[in-house]
Amino acid sequence: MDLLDDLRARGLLHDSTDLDALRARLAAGPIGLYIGFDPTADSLHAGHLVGQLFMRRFQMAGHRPFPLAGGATGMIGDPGGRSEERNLLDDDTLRHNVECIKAQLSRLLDFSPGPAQATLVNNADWTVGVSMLEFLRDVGKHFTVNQMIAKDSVRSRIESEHGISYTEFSYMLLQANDFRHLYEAHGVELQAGASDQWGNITAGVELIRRRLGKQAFAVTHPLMVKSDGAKFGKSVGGAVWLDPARTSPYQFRQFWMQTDDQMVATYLKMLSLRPLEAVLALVADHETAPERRAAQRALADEMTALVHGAGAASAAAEAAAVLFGGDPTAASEDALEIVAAEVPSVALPASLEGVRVHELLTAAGVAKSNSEVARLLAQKAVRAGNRVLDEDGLVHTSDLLSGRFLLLRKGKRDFVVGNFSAGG
RNA sequence: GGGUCGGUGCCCGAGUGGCCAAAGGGAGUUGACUGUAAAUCAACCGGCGUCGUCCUACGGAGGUUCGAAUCCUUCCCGGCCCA
Repeated sequence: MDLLDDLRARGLLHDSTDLDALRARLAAGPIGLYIGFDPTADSLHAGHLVGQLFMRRFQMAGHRPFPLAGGATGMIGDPGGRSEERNLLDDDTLRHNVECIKAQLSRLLDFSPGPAQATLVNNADWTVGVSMLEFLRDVGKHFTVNQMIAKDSVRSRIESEHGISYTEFSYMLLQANDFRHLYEAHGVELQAGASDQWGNITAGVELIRRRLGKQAFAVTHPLMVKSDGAKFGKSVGGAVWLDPARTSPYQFRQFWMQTDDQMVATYLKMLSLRPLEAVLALVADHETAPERRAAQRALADEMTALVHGAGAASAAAEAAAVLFGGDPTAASEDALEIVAAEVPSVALPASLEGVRVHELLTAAGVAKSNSEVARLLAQKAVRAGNRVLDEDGLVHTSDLLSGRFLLLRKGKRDFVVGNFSAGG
């Protein structure tokens, strides 16, 4: 089974240019490939993992990955997948985002010297200096508006009531030029990406063929979606970020733990770096005994370890085992110590008398307002230890575990630990 | 530039003088059921330690009116058509 067969078996092949030609090219020797990531925020999220790991698979097969941070394309905004125009980011935000994303892109690939060494690139480096006239002559001339408006991403926007600006319309030309540049500068012959990038990617293939008379390849993987078809990577309170300051390793791991049965097999196949047979064995076990959640656990542990490191992953797993393994109020002080380090926490005043959970829960970020906490209390959804709180929301010294931890629980799976502040 | 339609809560979308914190749907939260799952059923779903003929909110600013998301003026933004 070669690389392409493996990708296909994992459900990672969506579209591609001549597959036989690509297979022959891959068999002939290492190829350079790239995937671009636009700096729309200062962190990538869970959905970006497919692309990063897609490159990793190629690297493991001996090919050279070029993760690209879109310092230039991020200034314009990809028109695809949305019905409205993007807001342009200002320079400072963009620069900051690019730096953050570069750091994250450096983590999942191997950058150590060698034949399959990864190289991080930023399209601003070869784009900002190009003049408007040069661009129109060297790039624009190779495209007809006719073919550009035929691309899905553009057509859907033209048909939408918001239209599309000339700026976003030009996006695919910039991306095409990136591919052309990387082809010439680094021998990058393959561009990959999510399926919504197909139009942009093939524009690059065209440009290389027309301007350089060379053959380049394109492959896309399916966009990750949830079982209801919604865009992947969003969860309670927004996206699941790779940045531990935004989504802690514990929360990151929980996100994967809570994957629906229906989707685990799909995610595991698309994301896990284990050999396919190992993945299929996990899937088979899962189908026999889904209630054991072994597949979710394997997925959660692997993804957390990849993104945050093995240490963070096992700490997150230990905390989850305490909270969800049995009665958390019976946990030892050491176990609570671990939990306290992983779960969102709040500082407690020296005395608990008269303290209401309202402030504690909003400060910890599990509730947005005091009104929301009042609603939760009315629904009997808040506990301190095992005690369901009354509508007044008052907590007492008797709620403390091991005499110093206040374990609050909102609903079924959100925990918060209250700690006494250093001075109190 | 002219004409025309439109800008409503997280999203879609009703509402054209009081009964509007604003129909309905989706998303979300919680409860029941469970397996940290799905489906289903139910409740909730702007804010305020004061729960009120309270505050904030129907693109912005003024105005008419006892009273406006709803009427008028003007400005901003978008679609479509014409130039």
